Amino acid sequence: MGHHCTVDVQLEKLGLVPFFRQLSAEELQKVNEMFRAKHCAAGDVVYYQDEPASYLRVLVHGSVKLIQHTTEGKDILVDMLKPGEYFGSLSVLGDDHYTETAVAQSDSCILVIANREFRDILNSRPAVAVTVLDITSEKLNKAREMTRHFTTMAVEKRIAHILITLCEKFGEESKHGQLLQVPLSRKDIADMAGTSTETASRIMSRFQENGFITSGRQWVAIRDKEGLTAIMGS
Amino acid sequence: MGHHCTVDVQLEKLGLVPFFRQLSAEELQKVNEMFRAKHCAAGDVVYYQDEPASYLRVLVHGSVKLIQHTTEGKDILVDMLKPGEYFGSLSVLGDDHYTETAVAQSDSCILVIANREFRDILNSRPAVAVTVLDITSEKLNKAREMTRHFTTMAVEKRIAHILITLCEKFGEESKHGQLLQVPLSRKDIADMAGTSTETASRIMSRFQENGFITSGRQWVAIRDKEGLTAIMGS
DNA sequence: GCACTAAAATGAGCCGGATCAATCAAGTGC
DNA sequence: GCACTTGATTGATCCGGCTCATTTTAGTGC
Repeated sequence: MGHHCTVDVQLEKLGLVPFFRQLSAEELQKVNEMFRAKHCAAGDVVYYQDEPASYLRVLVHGSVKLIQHTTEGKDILVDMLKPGEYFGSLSVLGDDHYTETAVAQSDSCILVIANREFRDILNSRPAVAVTVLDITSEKLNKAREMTRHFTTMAVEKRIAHILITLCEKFGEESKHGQLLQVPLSRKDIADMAGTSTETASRIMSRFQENGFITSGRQWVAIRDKEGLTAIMGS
Repeated sequence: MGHHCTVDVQLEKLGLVPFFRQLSAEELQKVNEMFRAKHCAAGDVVYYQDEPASYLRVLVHGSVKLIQHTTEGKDILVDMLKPGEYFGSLSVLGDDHYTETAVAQSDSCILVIANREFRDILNSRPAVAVTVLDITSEKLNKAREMTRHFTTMAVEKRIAHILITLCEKFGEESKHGQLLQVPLSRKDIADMAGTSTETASRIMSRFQENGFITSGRQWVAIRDKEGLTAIMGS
């Protein structure tokens, strides 16, 4: 089945979405009515890569990962989303297809809107459009940074970097240190770093020996962020 | 020094920029007055990575490459621009810095606007904002595709892909085949593919032997695009 | 608590591509 | 036309990380 959240919670969460935060209560209400809520269980596929793309989505609860499949059979984990982030398709052009597969990583609640309707929102509310643009250019910068890291840094450094980034986004204090609030396997890490599961595993073991992290099946906690940062510059 | 173009040419070119194409003649005139023209000679640096970023630019004539420098001393060629494309900073936040260095690859004419002013344009003209958003999400998709290629494909395939992409963007018919209308060294190719100059050179030689390309100092022409496409799926 | 399943760890061998080093060739300035 | 500079080529060596194969371990269902 999956997670369920009430209409009230939806409205509240929608108000927290960066590009809707600036809207007045009544405007938010109007926008909210244009969305349709969908609940997903962990592991559910929200949409598949190459499928015709005509919906934009906003994650309200849970976590979603974006994966690109390659002809070689390798997967790339492009992004991991937390509540408040948008995904899916922005474009209104007919022949647009999803460039990645979206999978719910844990039970999630997702708001869906036809991108034609979303366009209407953007066209009538410039401030929203500009904010969406900001977020998108930010993501563009991140994506380019990622390319840079892939091509210049050794796998160990890439993984250190990934852990730090995840820690900033998903970390929450626990007895083990900053526990990442998201299921995270060795394969996930490998797909993010563009390496093999084995290599990811080896490096994670090394990090654990050095006391940088504590980790188990599908979970990771960062103990010593400075240690990881140090790895990156050496 | 560098290239010079008249105010009339500027206005005309500005009208060709995708996100201004929809403006009326008088609006375009108004927008044009907000820009300041700058001329660059081949090799000139337009701005440096990490410099505080407060200007948005539109390339009117020539070509510009965007390069990210890394701590390891390696460079990544992130994008190559042709007239009509924007670059620089979109953000209005104070602590924003350029994420890459922009270098004129040939004599160029560039229109410059303070991004605060550009924001005003966006805020008052939603259609422009939405178009800029479209272009930016397109670039985001491209950037992610690039990441995918870097991590999954062997160097040979990456270079084949890069040549095909460049051919579509810069190729013009000539006696040698599709001649790329942009200076392009082995190092440029290597920086785009995330490999060493030596490896890039070796692969380019192989392509030349196979009759896929013809190439000399700083120039490349594609003879057999299908051949290159075939390389990619094998 | 025990069996079962899927994730994680570990080992050994191999190869693509980086690096270092030297040579070659195409323009450029005089 | 000749020396010079800089891009391009080619060769030899070495190593990080991939692959294949095996073992270990943490959770799950009963």
